[in-house]
Amino acid sequence: MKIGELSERSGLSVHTIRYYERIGLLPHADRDVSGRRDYHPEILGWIAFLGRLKATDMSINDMLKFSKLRVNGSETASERRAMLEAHRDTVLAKIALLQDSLKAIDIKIAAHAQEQSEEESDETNA
Amino acid sequence: MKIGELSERSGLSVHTIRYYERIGLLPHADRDVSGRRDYHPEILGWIAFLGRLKATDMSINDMLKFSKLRVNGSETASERRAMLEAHRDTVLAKIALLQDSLKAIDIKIAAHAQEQSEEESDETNA
DNA sequence: TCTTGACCTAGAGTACACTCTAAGAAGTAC
DNA sequence: GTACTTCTTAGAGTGTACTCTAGGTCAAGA
Repeated sequence: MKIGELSERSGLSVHTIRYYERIGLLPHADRDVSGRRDYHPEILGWIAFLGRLKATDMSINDMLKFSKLRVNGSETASERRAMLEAHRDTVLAKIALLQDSLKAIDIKIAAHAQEQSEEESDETNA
Repeated sequence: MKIGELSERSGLSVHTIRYYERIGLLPHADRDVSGRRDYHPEILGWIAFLGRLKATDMSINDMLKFSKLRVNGSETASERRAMLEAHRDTVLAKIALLQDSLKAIDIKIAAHAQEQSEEESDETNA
């Protein structure tokens, strides 16, 4: 698969795929005779997993750490697991913060609703 | 209250407070005789609310839109309410995405756990 | 054969949200 | 009165994560 097709299938732009390779987030792709990147379909699984990490706001730097551990094979399994578990805690904390902040915003929305219904009754009374 | 005290009580750095004022996120502060910013305590409520918006990943630009509407008084109440309601939907969608992505990550963690327990039993068998 | 489009590299540019620096003025503690 | 701290401004610098440009190569279809 060429980079254009990988871009379409992964949702990453061609620029981003090359950028990820440059910084080490994606492995150096095999090249065809004319020097173009030629991908095995299995890269899609890895990109999808990176997408999950990104969706949960993991930084590029941490994704980089993780993918370097992955390259170093099975002896890094426990370290990777620890990273993921720590990340899970971070995400759970973020979810809690979002829910908590949302409550405060909802109170503000309710206050606006109150204001508006008062204005309406003012109009009725006028 | 001087900027240093506001910084301590709000959790924003002095730099950030001046930056927020410069871009219009905080109102221009009153000055004392020697030209220094002098704040009314009520600014703390507004900063706290901005903090809620920030905690829910609202961009500075959107916070700016909101605070400009707020400055324009009660006639913008319905617009502000609409903004907050749209934002709430965004946040709920983000929470859902985080929870969904976390599931995928948990599956990965479980896979690592599986790997490790197999290694342990390999050791036991060796 | 010619042209079109996908690909290549190195490096520059962008957007966001701060964060800091330099140089100086003014209030406070001893 | 002198040292210390806090404050002032304008503007430069930082980190993150892309995103794009310039200038070029190469393969396949009309």
